[in-house]
Amino acid sequence: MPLNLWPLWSKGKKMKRMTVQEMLSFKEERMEIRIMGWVRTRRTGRELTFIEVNDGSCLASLQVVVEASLPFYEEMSRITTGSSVCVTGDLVSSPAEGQAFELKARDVQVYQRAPESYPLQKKRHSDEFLRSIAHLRPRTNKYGAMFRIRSEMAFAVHHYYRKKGFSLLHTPILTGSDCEGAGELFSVTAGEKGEAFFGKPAHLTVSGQLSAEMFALALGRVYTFGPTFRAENSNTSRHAAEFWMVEPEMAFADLDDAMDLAEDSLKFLVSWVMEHCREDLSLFTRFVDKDLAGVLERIISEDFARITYTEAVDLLLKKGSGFEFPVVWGEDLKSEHERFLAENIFSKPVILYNYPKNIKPFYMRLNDDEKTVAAMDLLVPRIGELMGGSQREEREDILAMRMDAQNLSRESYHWYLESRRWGSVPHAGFGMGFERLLMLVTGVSNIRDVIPFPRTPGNIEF
RNA sequence: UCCCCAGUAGCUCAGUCGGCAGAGCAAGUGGCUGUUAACCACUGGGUCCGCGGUUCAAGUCCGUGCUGGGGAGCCA
Repeated sequence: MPLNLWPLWSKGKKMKRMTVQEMLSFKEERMEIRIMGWVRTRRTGRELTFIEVNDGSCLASLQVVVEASLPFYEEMSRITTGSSVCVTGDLVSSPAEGQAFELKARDVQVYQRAPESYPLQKKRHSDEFLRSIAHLRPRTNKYGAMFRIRSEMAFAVHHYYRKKGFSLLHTPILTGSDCEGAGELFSVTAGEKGEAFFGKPAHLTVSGQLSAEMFALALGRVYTFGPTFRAENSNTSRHAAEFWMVEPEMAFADLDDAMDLAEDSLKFLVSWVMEHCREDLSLFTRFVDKDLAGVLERIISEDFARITYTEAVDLLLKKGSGFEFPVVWGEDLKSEHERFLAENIFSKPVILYNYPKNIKPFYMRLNDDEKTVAAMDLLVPRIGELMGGSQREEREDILAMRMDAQNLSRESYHWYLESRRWGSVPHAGFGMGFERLLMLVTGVSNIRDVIPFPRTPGNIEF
């Protein structure tokens, strides 16, 4: 029940809501403005009550001052942390330390008082606890900042590729491909009809790449940015069953072009967050990862290392020791090997390329040595693999042989093979895990904390 | 899926050798203060994760299940 029924409507006209972000951008006092938001904390005394109101528009909260002379003053003590309020008053210079301006209230209306059971308290909570209340955690400073950054970075992705002349491609979420060489698939059925709906098994997409290739071979440069699904029973801090992936694909491009794009795009995105999310990012540099600012600065200011898989194996054999698993040419590098390269040997992003063909998918272009393919992985400190891509095999006969070797049916990929028949060209692309980018730029170590409502094995409550 | 660790008040955690269930913070009440995650005092608050076992006696030991975390594999 509202504490104070001061009307939202004044002189027959609804007063416009202003955000905290807008208010804090003012350089001078301003009369009669209105804020709506949620109470972070309240301090009540005999003469004054202070209410911190946050509306999610920015990290900062606004200090509302309520004077005891106001007729509804005695009700202020009932306002609790979490309550939703509408405050109308004057933005005035603050006489005390801590803030330049504050809102001197004329009226305070409570939409709803949050009872004592409100789980978020005026104290630090663990990430594990906040995951269990995923519907409320965006009301904390950390997760508010996190998801404003996520939003800003999504726009930055579109901004970058648009600027570079790429067309955005909406690739299918539902797919009939029974294997794309990228992990376990979620099956899709239509109620009781089972597989009858499409006439063949259907799945949720694990990658938009094969579709993106078709459009790169028509529009020249395309990118996808959408949800991706992996049913792998994978329980680590870097994996989710549903995540977002950015996949650029370029015609008339080789592996070097792909590596150039990978490096340039990452530098752009990191610069973007440093420039456009300064305040939110500062929370992470102060409280989440003290080294974050330095890590980001190195990414944008230094060239990435680029070495072949073979050179990486040699380096690891020479410089590395005490690995749990041995380093063997022809086998995939283990996590500890990739991290050693990015964190110890180079201390910055490193691109490995030209991998043994037997550990990579059929669509990667066979090199002239016939032992390796034109693949690349971009490894970054702490996260490991951020991007993975390749130049694609554009020669129909070789592509068909590679499919046979990996027991894939030419029949079900006939359209993919046909793209190499009429006007085939060299082309290349890669995929970037959007959540891993967010982990990189915020220093957050668990992927569950950069996704609004994360899906992992056994977890789909929210 | 495998290995390791954890589960005790709303939250974070202590609990010794198996012997009466604890602290800080939060909350409630009162006081005080141009306050800054305010401060001071008092009060309330427990299925010790579930099930089974050992024992005179289990938060504590054993078995098992569930949940969470870290790592591995797989990958983005």
